[in-house]
Amino acid sequence: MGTVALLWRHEHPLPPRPGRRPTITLDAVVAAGIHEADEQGLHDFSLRRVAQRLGVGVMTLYGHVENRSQLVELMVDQCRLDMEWAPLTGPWAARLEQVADENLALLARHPWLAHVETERAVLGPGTLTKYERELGAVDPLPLDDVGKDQALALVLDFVRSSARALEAARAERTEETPEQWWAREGAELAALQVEERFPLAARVGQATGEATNAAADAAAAHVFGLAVLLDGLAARAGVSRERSAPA
Amino acid sequence: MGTVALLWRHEHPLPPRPGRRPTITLDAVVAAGIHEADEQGLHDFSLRRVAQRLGVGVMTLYGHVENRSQLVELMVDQCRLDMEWAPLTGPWAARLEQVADENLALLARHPWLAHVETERAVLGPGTLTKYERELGAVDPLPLDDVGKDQALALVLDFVRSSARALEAARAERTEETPEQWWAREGAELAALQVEERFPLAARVGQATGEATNAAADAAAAHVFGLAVLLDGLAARAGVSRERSAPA
DNA sequence: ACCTCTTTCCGTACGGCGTACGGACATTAA
DNA sequence: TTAATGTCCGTACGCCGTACGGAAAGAGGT
Repeated sequence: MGTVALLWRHEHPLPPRPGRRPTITLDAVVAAGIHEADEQGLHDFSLRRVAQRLGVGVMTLYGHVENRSQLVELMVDQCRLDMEWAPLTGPWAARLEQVADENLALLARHPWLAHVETERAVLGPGTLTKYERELGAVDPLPLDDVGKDQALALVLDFVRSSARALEAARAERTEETPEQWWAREGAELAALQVEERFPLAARVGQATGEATNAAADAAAAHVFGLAVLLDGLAARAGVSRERSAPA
Repeated sequence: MGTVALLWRHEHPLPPRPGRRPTITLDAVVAAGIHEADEQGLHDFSLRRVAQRLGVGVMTLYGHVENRSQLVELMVDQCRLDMEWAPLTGPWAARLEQVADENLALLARHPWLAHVETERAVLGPGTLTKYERELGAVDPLPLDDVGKDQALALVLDFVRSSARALEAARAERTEETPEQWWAREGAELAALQVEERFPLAARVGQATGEATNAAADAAAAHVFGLAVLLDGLAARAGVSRERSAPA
């Protein structure tokens, strides 16, 4: 079955057919895949593990899904379908902030989403619903349709980067502290007179490294970047950040 | 050998030692790796292929490099070391534009760089030189050191997203035209009355899809996004985009 | 010249991956 | 009961990264 047909499988539930009855549903495969990716990350995500989690053989999955990457696409759309939304309210900037927050929360819940490579659009119900909703945040801006799409993509790409930085900061704490890393590799670096040869880098690197909490830094960078983006959109669109959106 | 020692290997060339003479150098391994990744992409990049390109056995590589990911880190730093730089001139915004252009060119030459996952800083000579230079673009901004780092990271992350979009648009043309895709999957989508259920998405999606050239769209999005970022930085830093930088 | 020590090269092997093939099996329609 | 149909999944192939250990090659001492 084509990917589109599988994405929209709930639109046309197929009538019972002759032959052996399936022991697992595609929904169960997708759900197991999401759990597996949440726990193991996309790098260690494998069909064998998903099958094991479901208690079936690996090749059983191929009766429900064409291949690994199609399963990932289905997982992506499902995650978007499962988002919980409060209605967008307030001026456009507040709406865009809300959209950014929702996406950051989504990527915190499913960090692997920020690492999915298949940029080819996944035209499923979750993705379309999400896109429709988020266009509502940029719709008040006096931009043409292409510009609205670009403005939204700008914010979403930024959130993606933020999420990756936050995840990296989180992982850094669990697997190796900066002190351990420095004890291992830093001594050799110090012998290279970095301060003299790269004065700006040394100064700024020290400033960013001084804050004890890497995760807090990444969060601050997110707040800063989002403010810059909203200011920039306001300036470029020639509109105030506070102007409330039309109904 | 630790990664830092290998990154800075040209600082301390080691004296000749007894024993069999190496048939290949680490520089050759890194260069072969870069060529391989340029041609095959990071997904199909494998140590076996690199070894084949060099005419040696796979395990020979392990005499020069600890593992695959370390080789990728060395490749990343080498690419940054090989960048060609014209001096940064003009006001800060022009400098940042120049930095963005350089990075976009780098990622066009080596598309796999935009897909390297190891976000942990690669503290090699290429990375440090690049960081030092690029901080020179944001240095005139009235931000503290952490703010300068964040502003630079904001621009670089944006360029990374742009590069990925441009690469995807380029790949789309070589492997499958939108018409072919639509013929295969679009018919089913059309049957779902998307226009009525997702009016904004349908309208904007059609607008963005109408421009015949996907690559041109991605390029336009890059120009738009960079302008928004620079406007935003100017507004947030409370400074004009045209103010020239101090010497 | 020969032996020994050091270092590099790399064949073999292991466990894991995605997935093609085809037989075993369960279920329904005839 | 039989035939048809769809599902489950064991086996196998060719990839991958990489651990191990022996073969090969050069340098220094005798």
